[in-house]
Amino acid sequence: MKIFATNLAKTASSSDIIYDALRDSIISGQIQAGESMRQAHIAELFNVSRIPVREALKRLEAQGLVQSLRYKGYVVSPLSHAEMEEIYEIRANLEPIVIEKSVANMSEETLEEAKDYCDSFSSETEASKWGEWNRLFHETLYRDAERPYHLKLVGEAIDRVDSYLRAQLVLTNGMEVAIGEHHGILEACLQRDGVLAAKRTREHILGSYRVLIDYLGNQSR
Amino acid sequence: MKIFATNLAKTASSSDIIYDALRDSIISGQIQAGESMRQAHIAELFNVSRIPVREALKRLEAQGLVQSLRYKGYVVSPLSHAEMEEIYEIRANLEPIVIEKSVANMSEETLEEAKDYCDSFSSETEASKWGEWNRLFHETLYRDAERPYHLKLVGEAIDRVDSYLRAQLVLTNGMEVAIGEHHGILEACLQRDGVLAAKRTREHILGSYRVLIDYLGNQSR
DNA sequence: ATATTGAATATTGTATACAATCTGCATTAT
DNA sequence: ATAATGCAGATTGTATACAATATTCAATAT
Repeated sequence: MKIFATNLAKTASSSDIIYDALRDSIISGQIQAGESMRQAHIAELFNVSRIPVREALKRLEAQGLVQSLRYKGYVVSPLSHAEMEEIYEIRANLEPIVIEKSVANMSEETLEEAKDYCDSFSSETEASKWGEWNRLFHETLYRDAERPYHLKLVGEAIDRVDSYLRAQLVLTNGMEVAIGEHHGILEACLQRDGVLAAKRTREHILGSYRVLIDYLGNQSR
Repeated sequence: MKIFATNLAKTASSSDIIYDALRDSIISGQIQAGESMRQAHIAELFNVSRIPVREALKRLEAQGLVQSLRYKGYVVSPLSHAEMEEIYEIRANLEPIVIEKSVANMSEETLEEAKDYCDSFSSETEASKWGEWNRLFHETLYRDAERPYHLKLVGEAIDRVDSYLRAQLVLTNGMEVAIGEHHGILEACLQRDGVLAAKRTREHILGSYRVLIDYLGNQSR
């Protein structure tokens, strides 16, 4: 007997759903750094008790996206310049490794999809969507790396800066440059040149960081 | 008026205490990979309800030390060879950066303390304590790095392998080598040569990985 | 004897209730 | 008027109770 069955056990728990939603809200900038998140309020939004809300918050805390003070509550973590520098340094060290491994066994479908996201990013006029296309482009290029631990760390590092960046729409300055760099990375992947893709990825990350620092410098004046 | 007061607000919550205890039990190998952790049992051990236990488990899950299956419970995460390789690769990339920064502003006290831990490790005869001395030695050398995000990632990566290694007492083979390498790293720090310390740290990590792979290869025969 | 079914038990997930702590405002004292 | 005090409400932390799901094992059917 053959039955096409979906794995019912995979239906998410309330806690999982709330975790995803809160994470989304934070990295998209809808909840900004410093904002406090009252448990009863969140529970009400989802029509659940505070228990699953608290469990979601504990996971976000472990990831560093929120901070808790006993009996005072949870707030979205602020992001210092020092920590931002650390994160870009880590990304610049880990992501080239990931893309090099990924290129080694990158499928045609992955390349196609990455090309689509690259184009979407290039032609997107609405600034609020740049972050999402950008992220999808890079995530796709890393997909075939078979380096889950690297991807977990990189993903969390990106979450951390996204929580700050998306709200600021920082990319405006560097858009033309970023588009060019994306095409360069994609080109290297199409040529199956992992080393070149790695090199360009590193430069892309360090370049983004410079743009960001420049932006923040002008901002504070 | 001056009063010497400790910050009472910092007393840990039940959830925090249980998180620490469970993490300790896992990385020391007292709870091994695959073992299931029943919430009611843990709650009973600490004389609390299951609520703070669950919150501690959620944090451990976010860190990757345990895995949960809905309605089936939590088990200590197994560690595949592939993931172990990833973790050593990450450590080999991040820890040299950390120690180089640390050496740049390393205090005399730190050097003294590191020297003590180095000696303790060298002269320890009880294999069960090697892991702890080893960890304290390296943690001390990283202390002055002012790179909290790097240290968080490195710490979690080490937690992950410790959960597997300490139970196995793998280091036996490489003890003499490890002692030599520790002295080499310490020496570089004493000379305030961050670049050399970084180089030796990287070699130390890659060397440990080779010893481990060798051990696991013999093991499976 | 083996496989299947279903009820009893165990375990996890969540809601509700209560305790501990914080916060803000009104009251009082100076 | 200003600062200190204390009470009321709000918010978090945890215990208890119940619901949802899994597991075990005895009873039954083949």
